Amino acid sequence: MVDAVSHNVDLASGSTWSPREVELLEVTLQLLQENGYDRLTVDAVAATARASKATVYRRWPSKAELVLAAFTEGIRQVAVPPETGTLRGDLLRLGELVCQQTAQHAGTLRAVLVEVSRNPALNEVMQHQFVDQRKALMNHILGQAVDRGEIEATAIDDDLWDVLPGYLIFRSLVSGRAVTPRTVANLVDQVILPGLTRGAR
Amino acid sequence: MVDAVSHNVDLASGSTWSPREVELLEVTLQLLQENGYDRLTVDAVAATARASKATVYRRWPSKAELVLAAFTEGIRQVAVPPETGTLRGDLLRLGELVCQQTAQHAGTLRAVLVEVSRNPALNEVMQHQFVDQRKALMNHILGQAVDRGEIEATAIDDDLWDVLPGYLIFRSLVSGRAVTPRTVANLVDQVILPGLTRGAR
Amino acid sequence: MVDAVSHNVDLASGSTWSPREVELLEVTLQLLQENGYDRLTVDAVAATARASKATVYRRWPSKAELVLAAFTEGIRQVAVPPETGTLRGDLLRLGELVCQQTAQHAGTLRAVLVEVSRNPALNEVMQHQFVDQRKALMNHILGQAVDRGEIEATAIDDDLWDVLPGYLIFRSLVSGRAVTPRTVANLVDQVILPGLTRGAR
Amino acid sequence: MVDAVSHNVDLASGSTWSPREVELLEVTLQLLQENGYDRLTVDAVAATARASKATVYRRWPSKAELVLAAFTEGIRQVAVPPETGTLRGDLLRLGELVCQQTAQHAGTLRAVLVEVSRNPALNEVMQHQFVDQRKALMNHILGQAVDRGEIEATAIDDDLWDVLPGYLIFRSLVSGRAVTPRTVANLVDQVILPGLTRGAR
DNA sequence: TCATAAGCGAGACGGTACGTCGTGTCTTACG
DNA sequence: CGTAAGACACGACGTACCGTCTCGCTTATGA
Repeated sequence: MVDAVSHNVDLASGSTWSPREVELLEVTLQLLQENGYDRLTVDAVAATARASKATVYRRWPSKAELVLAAFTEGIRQVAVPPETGTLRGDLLRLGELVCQQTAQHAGTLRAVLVEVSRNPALNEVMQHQFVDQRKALMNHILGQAVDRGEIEATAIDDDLWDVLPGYLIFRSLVSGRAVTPRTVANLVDQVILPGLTRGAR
Repeated sequence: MVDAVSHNVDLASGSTWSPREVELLEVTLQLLQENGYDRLTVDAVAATARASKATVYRRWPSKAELVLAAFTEGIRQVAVPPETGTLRGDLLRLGELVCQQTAQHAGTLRAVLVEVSRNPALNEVMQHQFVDQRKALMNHILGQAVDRGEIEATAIDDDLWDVLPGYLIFRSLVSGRAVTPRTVANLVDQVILPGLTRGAR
Repeated sequence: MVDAVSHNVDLASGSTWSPREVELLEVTLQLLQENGYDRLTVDAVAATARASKATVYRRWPSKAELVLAAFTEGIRQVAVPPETGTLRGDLLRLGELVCQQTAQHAGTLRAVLVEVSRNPALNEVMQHQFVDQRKALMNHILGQAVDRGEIEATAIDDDLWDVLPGYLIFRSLVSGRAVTPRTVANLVDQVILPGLTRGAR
Repeated sequence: MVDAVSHNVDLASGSTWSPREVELLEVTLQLLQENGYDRLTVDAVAATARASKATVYRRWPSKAELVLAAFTEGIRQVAVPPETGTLRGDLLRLGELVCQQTAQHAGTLRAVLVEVSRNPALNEVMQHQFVDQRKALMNHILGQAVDRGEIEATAIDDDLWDVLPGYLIFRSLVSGRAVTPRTVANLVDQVILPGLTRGAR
């Protein structure tokens, strides 16, 4: 059973960038969203930040890693648990959050994916930044639902916890079909909640 | 005079590649899977195929379109409906099929994903090759389940029909977590089937 | 005894640069004389010649070799034997020629010297372009003087043939003392000619 | 308070280097001879001397001046007159000395030559260290020869006094042809002495 | 039978981004 | 205060790739 209370989400920390580094990452993210991955040039990043290319390459050994760092930094929004009071409300809120983040960074994410599959270190970071954080969040939500008696603790599957965000990411990233709030609502009501409450049938 | 013989017309997809073109696409696909999109070079394709770059660019106006063509050529496959006799069996079979295909083309898929967001034509092809085909398959499976009385026709959602393949693809492609047969079974039993039969509760 | 007649000086040939290469070398030489060796950039050469850097580096593997090539190309003035009719006149003319060439390219020569001492291949070229040509010229001059009976054939030393140009080059290149026509005249009259005619004493 | 002891005043040249500075110059000279001018890096000098780059740049405002200082420090040497008793003996001894010195510092000399043309101060030092010293020596030798009646005083030319060392330096530094004792002997016997005694003909 | 063309290999080319490295300036922390 | 350590801006170097182009060589038809 998941301990929903003592779990320390601690999403805000995890990386320690110096002010200069944060500045570089912000510039990178900015240019990334304006131009896309391969029209972004490291020279442009350096020039915009009034930095030297050496300064950039001292921290991140390649353009791909720079972009990944900028991306994970940009994505790390303070993932405060929704706390709407109901499981359904929490899930809807979570779904909207995922959609918003994914839509915003879809191009970047796709670009980064290629590198991630090649570089185990990047994969590591990616997993930590993306997966683990979201899992903690989900556990928190489900744990509260268990506490409130909305679902049974046995309904929580350690393998399939990410169907909600995963499918939404698939929709934005792989399938070209846009996700609407209606889509999220249907997903929660027709798929996720039935799956979680199937034991109550 | 048109030579009706020397053109290998593939009626299933409508594409018409000459033997030389197929050869180039095969080389491209090979190198694509080995190196990924951006470590694949057109020079390497030409050199490996003992062709001139002009020969490549005469057919496909850019590296992206070359890769797209190679990819769509590579993943073209007939989707035979499972026909196991039960909805659960069909879904399990479908899930395994998706996993197998995705695993096989994971590198290529990731590589192509980058281009999908940039190239509307590629997106079009992607939808046709991957999505529509699968949707027809899914509709067939669900239609039979309705006929057998396993689920109600209203349970079929035109928007969320791809949760099963979509989540599995997410797992292989985006998340780094491998998919096991157990995962597929759990997904079908704990998420998909409860969603489809929720009205029968 | 040196054969002054059958010796084929052939100074105009010896290198076969394509028109494009000649163009690049001319631009290089131009910028070289304007800016000096290390304020010359390969980027500037390429840009000025409306060429790609790759085009430059395809022919010459480094900036140093490019500059050397440009230099030797620039220096290869049609070294037509003076033919003034007297040994003294020929030597004076030769001295003036050496002074003029050396003064014009002093900076470049010094820059190239550093590379030459490191790269045996460059040294080879340098020897051929500079030394061998001048030696042929000198042999031609001395051979005619022998034919005219001005000096004896035994006065020609195969090791010390380059005292005249060598000392003049030293003056321009190493010592900072400028060479005047008076210097050349004195050198010929007080050093070179006495050395060549010492046997007639 | 001025520390009059810790300054190692070299009265012969007027330079005043502290022990730490001498250490830096020695390292510089060492690396200069090993690598040549432009493969020598200030970073390497600092690192080898376990010093900071700031420490280097505090004393010498540029790499060129550092190298100049190291060079002049390295070649400073007392020029003892040969005193063999005959002009020919003195000249041979002088020639051998020049060859030995030049060979020893060939790399450094070539490296420094590049800077000489750019830096008037360096040129100044070069003249003083190399030329003037040698000129005094030559004057001494020739003066003694005049005293002994070997040559006439009018044979001494104020412009061409350095043909002997100049040509030898040319041979070592510019031309790639090595200088042998035989070369020196021939030079003295066939060129220098005939030039000096030409009036006696 | 020969010529005119069309496809092809080979690969040079302009352009442009990458990642590296060196200079000379500067800051920080130590002794 | 001088120093070691090293980050920093600037900018050149040399490499690699894309997409275009020209050059000959082969082949395949049309007079």
